[in-house]
Amino acid sequence: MGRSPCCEKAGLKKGPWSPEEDEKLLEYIQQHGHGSWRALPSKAGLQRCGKSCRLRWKNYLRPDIKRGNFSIQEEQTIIQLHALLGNRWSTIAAHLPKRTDNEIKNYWNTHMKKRLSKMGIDPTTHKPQTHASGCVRPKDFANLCHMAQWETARLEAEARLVRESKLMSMSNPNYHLLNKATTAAAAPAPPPPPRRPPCLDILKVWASTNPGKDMSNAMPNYGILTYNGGLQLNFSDDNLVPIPTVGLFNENSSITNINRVEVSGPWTAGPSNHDDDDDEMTGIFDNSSSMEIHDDMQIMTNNPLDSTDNYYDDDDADADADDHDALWNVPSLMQGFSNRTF
DNA sequence: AACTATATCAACCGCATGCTA
DNA sequence: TTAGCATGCGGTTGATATAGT
Repeated sequence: MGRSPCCEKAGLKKGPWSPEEDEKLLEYIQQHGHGSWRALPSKAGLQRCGKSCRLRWKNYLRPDIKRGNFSIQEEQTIIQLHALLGNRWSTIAAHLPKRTDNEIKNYWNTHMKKRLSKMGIDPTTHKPQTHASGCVRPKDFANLCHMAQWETARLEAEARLVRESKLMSMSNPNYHLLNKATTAAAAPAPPPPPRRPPCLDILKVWASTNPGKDMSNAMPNYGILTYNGGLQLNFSDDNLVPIPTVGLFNENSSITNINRVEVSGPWTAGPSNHDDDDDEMTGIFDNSSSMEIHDDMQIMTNNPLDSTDNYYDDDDADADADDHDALWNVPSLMQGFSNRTF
């Protein structure tokens, strides 16, 4: 493999960064901003190419980087966005504050891909691997493609906004200062944070086939939520989907689980029993079903805190339902979605 | 303890894209 | 319109850590 043009000059170091190099880079950017990456190494006294410096800064030294394990919310966001966008890591990263595209990509390749595979979900297509037919009805497929296109376009527009606002912020060298406290007095007021694009919350709606269960194991059947008077979740899965749990993240990113929403379209409710043939499954959505949450609708639900109660634990759904004493009013759930434009 | 296999993730590479003269 | 340059992106590599035998 040929060397990168930027490393063709003799004497340019490659490989892992030493603490001394990190310190030099950090100090330079703190004082001057990065400016031209190509010019930076010589100015900062580094024997590295600009590309390497940029990468080191972007993926490791930047002060606004969150490290460590990914939260359940982050994982779910990644799965949803990957289902919509594929391997567009930078776009996905734009929706995960403080995470880098490289980190997300690594996490996907090392953790999430395997986990999805283990669960029988193809990590590329996000569809069950074992399903025999794998066919989608043309009409539904067209609808889903259409929705996915819109959603993708919207996500990319949002990502662009985030990038642009970052760019504006970074044109001020003080943006990079690690210790904000020491510079707060001298630095001009930072530009206001970018207005959060409307309807981002919509993306955080997910559906799980494990109602009431620990959501860390809940692999969603990915739906695309659209606004059509009420909220409507259209499943993009060509397979039959068990009665879903709908989750709404509130402003604090906590999870609300709802079972039993109103369903239109082909729908069969019944005991959970199925053999290897998906056609025998009952209590299902199929991909031409839709689920609507109306302003005036009340939703019976499991107590979200009761993770032992599972609609599918036995075959007596009605008896199980009697155990549920929580009643959720949709308007309160809808609050987070009000005044949003689509 | 020594060796091997596997997992992890920082860093590299080549190509794509956007900008400017 | 085009060429050259800077930067960004996604795929891949390879060093290191950890687990298993």
